[in-house]
Amino acid sequence: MPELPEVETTRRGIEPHVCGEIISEIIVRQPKLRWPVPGQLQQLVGAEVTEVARRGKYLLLETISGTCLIHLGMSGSLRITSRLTPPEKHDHVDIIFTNDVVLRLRDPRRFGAVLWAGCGELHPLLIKLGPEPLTDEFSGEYLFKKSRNRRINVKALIMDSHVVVGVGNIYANEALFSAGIDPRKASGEISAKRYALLVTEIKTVLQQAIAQGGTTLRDFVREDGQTGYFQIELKVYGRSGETCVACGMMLQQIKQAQRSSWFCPVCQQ
DNA sequence: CTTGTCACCTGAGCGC
DNA sequence: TGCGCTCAGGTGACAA
Repeated sequence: MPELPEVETTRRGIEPHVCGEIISEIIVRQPKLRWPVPGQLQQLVGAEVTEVARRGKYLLLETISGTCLIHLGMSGSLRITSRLTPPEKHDHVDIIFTNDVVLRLRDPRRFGAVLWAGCGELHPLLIKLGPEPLTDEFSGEYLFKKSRNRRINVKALIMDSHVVVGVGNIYANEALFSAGIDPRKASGEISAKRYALLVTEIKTVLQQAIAQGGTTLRDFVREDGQTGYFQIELKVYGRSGETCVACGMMLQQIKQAQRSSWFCPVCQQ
């Protein structure tokens, strides 16, 4: 999916087009997303979007009639278009506004979701989420405490949304490289000092990616339909067969929980 | 409670 | 050209 920087870039992109606008129609062409698109979504028709928020990788369109949650999954993208533009193959949901602006969700793999929560209610999926990575709550001390008496590897720990939200496979790999930590290391055996560094690196890499407009992904599509391109120099992610930028050693690729990990066996211990 | 595995889906790229 | 295989940015639901 879009990782957190891409979701935040999308949020900033759609916000000026939909905030303050009134929803006139919601068209669901394909309700079979990660979860069925709920009928309650239609309660939002006639309501004004008062805020476009984000929690982890969930985008939240707030209205007085409830909240529309949008998750982009692995392959989702949102774009701002008009009613005159016909939907294409994987354009599953349109949220149409009274000014004829259309917020259109495209998601080939359908791992994304469009959900609804009542006004003032927190959707069940959001209740148990960990802190946002770019807040003070997510600190070295916090992560150290969370890791005590745990045996799972450190990469799985930082990718666990109940520990911290928004750290996907790309940035988990990159942050662990920058912090010099072996992704296979048991999380319970890492010192507080090293966690402080890891948290700093997670924040840095996410902030940099957001500042660059979330163009980490080759096929990231902005809300205006413009495609992104690599601006961020990834040091380990996807670099199979390449050498470490720091020491020249061959990078290693392994599988952890069915996800690829890349790391330098010398720089990361 | 923790940990690891599976499932959900389409499309791109590769070797043959 | 086509087939079969692997891989891909996520994450909740399970079983052990």
